[in-house]
Amino acid sequence: MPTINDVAALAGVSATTAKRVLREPERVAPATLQRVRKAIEELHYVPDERAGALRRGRNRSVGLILGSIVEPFFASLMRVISYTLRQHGYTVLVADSEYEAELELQTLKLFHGNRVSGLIIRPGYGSPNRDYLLRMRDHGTHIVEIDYHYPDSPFSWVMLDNPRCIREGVRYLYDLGHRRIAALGSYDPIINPEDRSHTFPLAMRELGLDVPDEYRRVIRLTEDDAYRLTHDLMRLDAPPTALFGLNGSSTLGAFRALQELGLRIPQDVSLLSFDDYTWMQVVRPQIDVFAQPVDDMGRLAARLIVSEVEQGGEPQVTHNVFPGELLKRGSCAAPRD
Amino acid sequence: MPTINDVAALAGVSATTAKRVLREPERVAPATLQRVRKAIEELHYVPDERAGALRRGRNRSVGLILGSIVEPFFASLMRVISYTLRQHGYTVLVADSEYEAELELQTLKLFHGNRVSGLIIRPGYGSPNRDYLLRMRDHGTHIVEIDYHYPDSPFSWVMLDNPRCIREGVRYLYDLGHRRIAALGSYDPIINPEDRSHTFPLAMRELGLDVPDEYRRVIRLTEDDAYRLTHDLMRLDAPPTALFGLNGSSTLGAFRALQELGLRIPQDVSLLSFDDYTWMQVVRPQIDVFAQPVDDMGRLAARLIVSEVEQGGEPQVTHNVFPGELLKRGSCAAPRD
DNA sequence: GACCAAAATGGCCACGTGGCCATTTTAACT
DNA sequence: AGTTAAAATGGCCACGTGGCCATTTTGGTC
Repeated sequence: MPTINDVAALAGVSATTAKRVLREPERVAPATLQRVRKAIEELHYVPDERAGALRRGRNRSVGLILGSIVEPFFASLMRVISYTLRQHGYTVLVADSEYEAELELQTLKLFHGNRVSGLIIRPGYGSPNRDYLLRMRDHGTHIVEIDYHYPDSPFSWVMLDNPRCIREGVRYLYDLGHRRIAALGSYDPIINPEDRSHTFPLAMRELGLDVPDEYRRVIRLTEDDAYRLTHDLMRLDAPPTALFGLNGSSTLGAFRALQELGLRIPQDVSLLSFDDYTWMQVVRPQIDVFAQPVDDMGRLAARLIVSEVEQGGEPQVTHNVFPGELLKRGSCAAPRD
Repeated sequence: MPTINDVAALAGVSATTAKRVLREPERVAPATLQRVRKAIEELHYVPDERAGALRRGRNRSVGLILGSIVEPFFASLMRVISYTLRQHGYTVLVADSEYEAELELQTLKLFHGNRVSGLIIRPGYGSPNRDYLLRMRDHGTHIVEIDYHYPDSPFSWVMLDNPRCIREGVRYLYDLGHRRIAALGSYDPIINPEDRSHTFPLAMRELGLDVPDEYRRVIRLTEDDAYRLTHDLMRLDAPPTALFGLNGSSTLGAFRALQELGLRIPQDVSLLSFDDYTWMQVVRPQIDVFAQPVDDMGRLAARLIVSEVEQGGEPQVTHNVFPGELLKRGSCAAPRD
């Protein structure tokens, strides 16, 4: 692999002059400039970013830790974050946490060892990992949380306005006449650490409604868990007349279960969801959802990291809330009885 | 950020001894071992991978360039590749090419500058990029192509047996009675560089069928392009009785177009596809597809890279073909007339 | 306590770059 | 030609690690 010294030797100049061609070409005589450029071209010289980062003390790379990349929400997020960072000359190291504390920690260590200068993460997997994040911050890593944030998080974060969406969704169903509403998943700080399931019972309470105990179950927000939960819910003596899926995957599970049970949407059950996934527009009826401005959220997270890293010093912590947009398409209607 | 020297100072030993605690602890006296380990713990020392890689001459990182991460096929691929590599201690740099030569080249340069020791790529975007890959290889980067490979590629690759799938698919439709079959996309070395559209007319020919000129159009295999093409095809005087989607996205576009046109599947048109995406199982009818063993393919690509990098020297070029599995679900039937 | 091998510890340099300061060359004057 | 400032070029070191070789300490033996 050629180095700047090889370039210098080939062009017959010192290494310093050769380097200068790359970073301050205006200080190099035109003839020399041309000679060095030719040598660079000939050897296909590309500066070693690692050595530069080592010397300069700052890496042009950012770590990105998401829940699971096969989840379209995270895929979209990664797409825009990765694109934005690349436009700023940053490399992106990506990994899934697979919603597991152990794997997340392993990845944090890997990224820390690579001295990423920034980290964008969907956190929530336990207090040791939180401590590790704090230490990384103490060592100078800039951190932005996305989609969720630890309670009393000291980091900047980018979030959907989940409480507001939940309240709006519950109100929407209430106004249609629903009283027996079930969210697909109950809050749990370890297994299901997110705001939506946390807000749901509160939002119900505010309308004078209780969530029956048999509707409450802690699940992971996956297709399979939601599928099973839906089966169980619809077999109750007093089944819900409306289901509120808390993310796109769990809604898919619920949809499959309802199909199997031969229940029609929205005549027999209403279905409301988060995340505007493609399949929700090709099934009949199309699914009502709270769409997230994913691209805006991702772009902001990426920009926060870039500006923090570039300016250096103590980061200014900002909390960024985005509104969800309720798209009504036909999967919610008045209950039968 | 603490270095090994800080650890050594705190433990009251030399840097060499401190380092030895990490890599050959059996050569360090028990008491010293404990003292140094305590210092490491106290300072939360994590070795700088960049400096190590610089010195060692080999990076424990691999680049991954895919078409678009929002495409579920690529998301699945990334998931398993990233997981496998991480288990081997490798960091993964990821980027989309967005199917654009320019963006791909930019990413190649970025990764080359980071001296990734391996590269897994979905290639096909022009000859300058191919040349760049060759130069990276000459500089010692191990390269594996996935999902597609340049004709006469000098690299190892991992592919679906596309020609066989296309022939099987055409035969399947033929045996149902279809004679007017259209593939959603015709081959073009730049815009649509892939094997499926290339094989389709050949497979038809082998059964004595011609693909009418008005069925042939070069599109990118995206939802929108396939949507428009489907609209146009179905408005022809002699419209196809069966559509063959060449990837999941284009089938989605076709499905939407058929919905809009009020054409029933499979009564009015049969629809056959590649890629087993979730939505294909929740729509009615479910879609017949060639499923790819994505996880196996990704895992193999990752392992090829790891073994090449670890053993060093001249890589042994291997060409790996995986079979597609035809899942019949109800979107293909005999044509009406 | 002198000797010796093995065990334990330490010193030093290179990897390729970026930043700083030093030196040489050039051009424009008198 | 001599002077001088600006322009152009060069030398050197540190970043944090890994690898190699050198030195010191330990413990056992006579």
